[in-house]
Amino acid sequence: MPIQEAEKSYQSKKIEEQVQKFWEDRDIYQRTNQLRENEPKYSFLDGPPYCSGRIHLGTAWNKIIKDTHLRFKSMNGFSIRRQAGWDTHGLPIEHKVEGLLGLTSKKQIETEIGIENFINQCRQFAVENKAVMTEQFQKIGIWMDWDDPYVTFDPKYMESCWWTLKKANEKDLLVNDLRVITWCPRCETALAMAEIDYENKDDPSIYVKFPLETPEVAENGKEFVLVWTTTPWTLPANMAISVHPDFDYAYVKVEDEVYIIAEALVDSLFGSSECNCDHGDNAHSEEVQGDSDCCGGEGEKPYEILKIVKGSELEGKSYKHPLTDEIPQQKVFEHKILPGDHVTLTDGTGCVHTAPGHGPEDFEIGKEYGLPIFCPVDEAGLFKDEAGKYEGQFVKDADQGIIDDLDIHGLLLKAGIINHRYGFCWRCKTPIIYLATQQWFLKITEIKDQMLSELVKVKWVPSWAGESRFRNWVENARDWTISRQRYWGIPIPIWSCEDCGEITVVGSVAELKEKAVEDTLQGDFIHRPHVDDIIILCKCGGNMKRTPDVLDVWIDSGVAGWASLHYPQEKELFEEWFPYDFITEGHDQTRGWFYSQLGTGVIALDKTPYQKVLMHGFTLDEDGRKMSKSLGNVVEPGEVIELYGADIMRFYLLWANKPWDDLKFVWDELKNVSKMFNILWNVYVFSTTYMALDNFSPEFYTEKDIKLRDEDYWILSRINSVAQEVSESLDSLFFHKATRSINHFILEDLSRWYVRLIRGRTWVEKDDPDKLGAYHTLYIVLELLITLMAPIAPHITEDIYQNLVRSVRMKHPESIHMLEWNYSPELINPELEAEMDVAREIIEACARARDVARYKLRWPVSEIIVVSEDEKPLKAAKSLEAVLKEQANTKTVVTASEFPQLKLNATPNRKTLGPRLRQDVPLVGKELEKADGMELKHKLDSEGSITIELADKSVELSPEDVIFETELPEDVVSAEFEGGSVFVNTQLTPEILSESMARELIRRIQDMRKDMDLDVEAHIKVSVDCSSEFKALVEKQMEFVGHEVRAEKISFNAEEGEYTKEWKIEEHELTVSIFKA
RNA sequence: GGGCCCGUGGCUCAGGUGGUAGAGCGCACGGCUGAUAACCGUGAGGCCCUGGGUUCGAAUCCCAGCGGGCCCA
Repeated sequence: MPIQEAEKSYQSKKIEEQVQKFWEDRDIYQRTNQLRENEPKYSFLDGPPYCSGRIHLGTAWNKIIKDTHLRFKSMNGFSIRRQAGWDTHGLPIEHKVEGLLGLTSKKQIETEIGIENFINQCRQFAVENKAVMTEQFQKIGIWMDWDDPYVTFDPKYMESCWWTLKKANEKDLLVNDLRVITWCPRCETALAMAEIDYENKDDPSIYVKFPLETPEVAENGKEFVLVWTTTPWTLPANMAISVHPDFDYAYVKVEDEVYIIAEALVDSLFGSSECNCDHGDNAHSEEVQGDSDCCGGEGEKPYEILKIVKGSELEGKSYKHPLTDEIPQQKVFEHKILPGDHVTLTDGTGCVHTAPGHGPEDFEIGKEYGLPIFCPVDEAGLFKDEAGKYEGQFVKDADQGIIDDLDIHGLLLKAGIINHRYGFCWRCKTPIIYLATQQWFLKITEIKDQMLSELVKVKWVPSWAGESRFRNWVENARDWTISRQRYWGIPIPIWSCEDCGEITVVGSVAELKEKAVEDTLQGDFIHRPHVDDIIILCKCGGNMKRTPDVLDVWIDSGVAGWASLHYPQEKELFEEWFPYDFITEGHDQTRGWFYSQLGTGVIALDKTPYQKVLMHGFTLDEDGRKMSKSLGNVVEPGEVIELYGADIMRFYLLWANKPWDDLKFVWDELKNVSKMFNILWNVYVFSTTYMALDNFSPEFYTEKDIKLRDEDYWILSRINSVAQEVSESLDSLFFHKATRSINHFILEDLSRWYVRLIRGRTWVEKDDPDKLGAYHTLYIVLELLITLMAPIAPHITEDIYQNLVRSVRMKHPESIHMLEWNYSPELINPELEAEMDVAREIIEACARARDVARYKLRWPVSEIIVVSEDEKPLKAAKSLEAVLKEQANTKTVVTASEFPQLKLNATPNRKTLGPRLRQDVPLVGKELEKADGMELKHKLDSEGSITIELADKSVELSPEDVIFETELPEDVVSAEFEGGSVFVNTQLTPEILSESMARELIRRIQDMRKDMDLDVEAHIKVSVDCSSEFKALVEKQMEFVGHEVRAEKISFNAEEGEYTKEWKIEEHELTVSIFKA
């Protein structure tokens, strides 16, 4: 089947649907993979998106980056494993399902719905979302193993995860411990650092007076340690106050009370020392109002510093808990001031409220000094009975009551509101609280060094992503809380004995079956609640029961490297593909997947699972804001595809900026890309129009049959230069360089220049080597261009390939994506490329010069003269003379180091000659005017003087006596280009006028052909009714005109054809009529 | 408070290893057109965030600051 004429306009939607159907019908993806199955491997691991139900622009970008790079690698002959992954467990889905079921608390799951039912709903939800999202990804043309993805709820996958924990236990990295951790009271579960979002929030800001047991300086006994807190609800659990041993603390007397606070903070709390004023509310920076009017401040109270001591001197002093009336339990405890290096002077009072049950640092201090870990709050964030009066209240709701009680006791110095950053549960947005609970941990702190030494083995793009950003995160890593008190997750495979406390970590299903008391396990007994019922017999004879927690979902994806390969249950794939050559995710994964994989990798396998990482950016809206539902600025990939198509979206996302910078999604910029695709399509239409017409096939001729011109060699050089750059860029993940190079080539080189240059050649009717040369070149260039673009825009390139290549090159592979990545560096000719650049500049300069003279481009000129002192432009002009002649529309091209026809006019320098010659000056002037300026100048230059003969005397003139002015000959206009000037001779000879008129006529006839919507190749007859002068002007050009407009006959009469139109060319009026031949 | 990134014409962005500031879009005017709802030319529009330093020379390298983003405390 020969090449078909392409559709006139680029219809992305239709093409993309067709192409995707073609891929599917013929299993192109699978067969492309098979084609390279025995080639070297390039292994890739997909970071699993969460099954939230809908992909967003960022996820689309992420997959497009992956797809483009992997298609490129595949074309380069690598065998690629591109299994898609899905993250399915965890709170987000639990929340969605809770919402669907109308549940508002965790308890209801167990009491009303039942865990099994709940889990099934979660699974179903994940499965449905996975299907929807798969379809969305496929629509963008992402090639992955969609039929065989890894899914974190797959029992085989979960097994690998269990194995990882068993390894952790073998290395003593798995511990159960009472620690203070971040906790979501809504979800009633522990949260890892990675699961906390930070946002601004209003909280109380209060200064509390803690009375000293034995006052030192205040005779009335009113002596207090002043403490600042933003969490009044933690005060019931206060067990100590920390002060920095090295700081200075002041005893500040205000009215009849004495407060102990850090000296450095006295000013900020009580006002500047100069005026000794108390400034009421402007206690700390976040809320400070202007305080220039110092002594006018409200509540001003003079204060006096009685004495200053080191923090260390305060250590061991006892104080009374301020809420002993409300919390009887607090009467039992002793309260002392303790030293703490964590105390800072940035805000507060330098005396830090310490509640070991509610703060990680407080907890450490508590352990160090043997304080009871008093935590009167339960998992739902409600005060327990130990909290006395506050029992049953939700902690955050108790804040005001506690503040009021403090006030009643006279222990509240002041209370305000602070707006500060605070942590929220990443999914339900509930403010987190700190609680002391018993949890399972991975002791990351013990393997941190190993993680750091593995990290440097990874190639990071950009380098700072790993070397700075990720390194910094790992260096600050803490132990990882991996237990979650939830349902939809991988159950923690830890069984502990009710009698002796012995634990067993189960590493596989087989192991569980073997150890389980029950021996009829079937179905999905790995998930809750079934797994909860399995009992293992302990060595001591007791029953071991599973710890009821599930795992942090970050473990799920963290083990993807081997769990997706079902290692160690299955070994073959693992040995083939692990570790991975390449992964790429957004920069949020610094704390997420990059980290979880490195941690679990070191634990399970003593190494990093990935070798090269591209950390890409986020997609932001037009104003650079994060896309979020609440801002209503979310752009859906589906929306973009609907308007522009997947290929344009893909190209745009890889073009807009560097992949590691955040990407502002600007609709207007899509138009740019869309324009480029249109132009590419137009070039394709142009090519196929003529190729189809002439039944062109690249298989039907040999090198001897074609003739290549300079511009052909030039565009072949250019496309191969582009190929080189695209190859390097797609390999090194600098996608923007590839897309920009392609964009420039299509617009500048191919469409705006090359097609313009060969237009005349395609118009030739007979089959000559020159035309074939143009077809051949155009063909080769397009063929290579679509190959280069295939990884980026897989649909349009496939569509073009099928018609342009596959239809005539029978031995070529069935799909463009099966092609080998190949180009011809030997065709790159930098010199020729540079020369063409010069030629283009000269031609543009000609256009400028003509513009100045108001001389139309359509009218030919007799000559242009390219002038430069530099050899290069002249050489370029000479070697590309044919291009210049055609494009500058000139009969001849002359090159010179200076303009030969430049007239030099000599005039006397009146300043030097006036005093000397007086009235003879005009006479000298006349003589100079008569003489040839050029000659005079040469003589002056060579001999140093000239002699002018006047009627009665001779006058000798020195160079400074003569002023030379240059003058262009009439009809010559000039313009400069970089490296020289060009002079255009616009003299109208009869021949030129005749040709000009003919061209004017041609254009009008062409215009009419277009009006009539004639086929390009249609032949016509023309009748021209005009004056005899005009006829005389154009008559000799009739062969030329006839050829250009495909007219079989042109007659000068008033015959009425199918289409008649009146025209005015210059001053000539005429009527043109056209007949279809 | 710490880490990282970004800060170039109205807008979106290029400008590895230092050498006289670029593109596209937009705007104004003029031109061209049988592939091109295209294109070409001209013009207006830049203390390349600020201040120091290194250098013969800094948008580029170093330091400090300011503004924005992300991550953390």
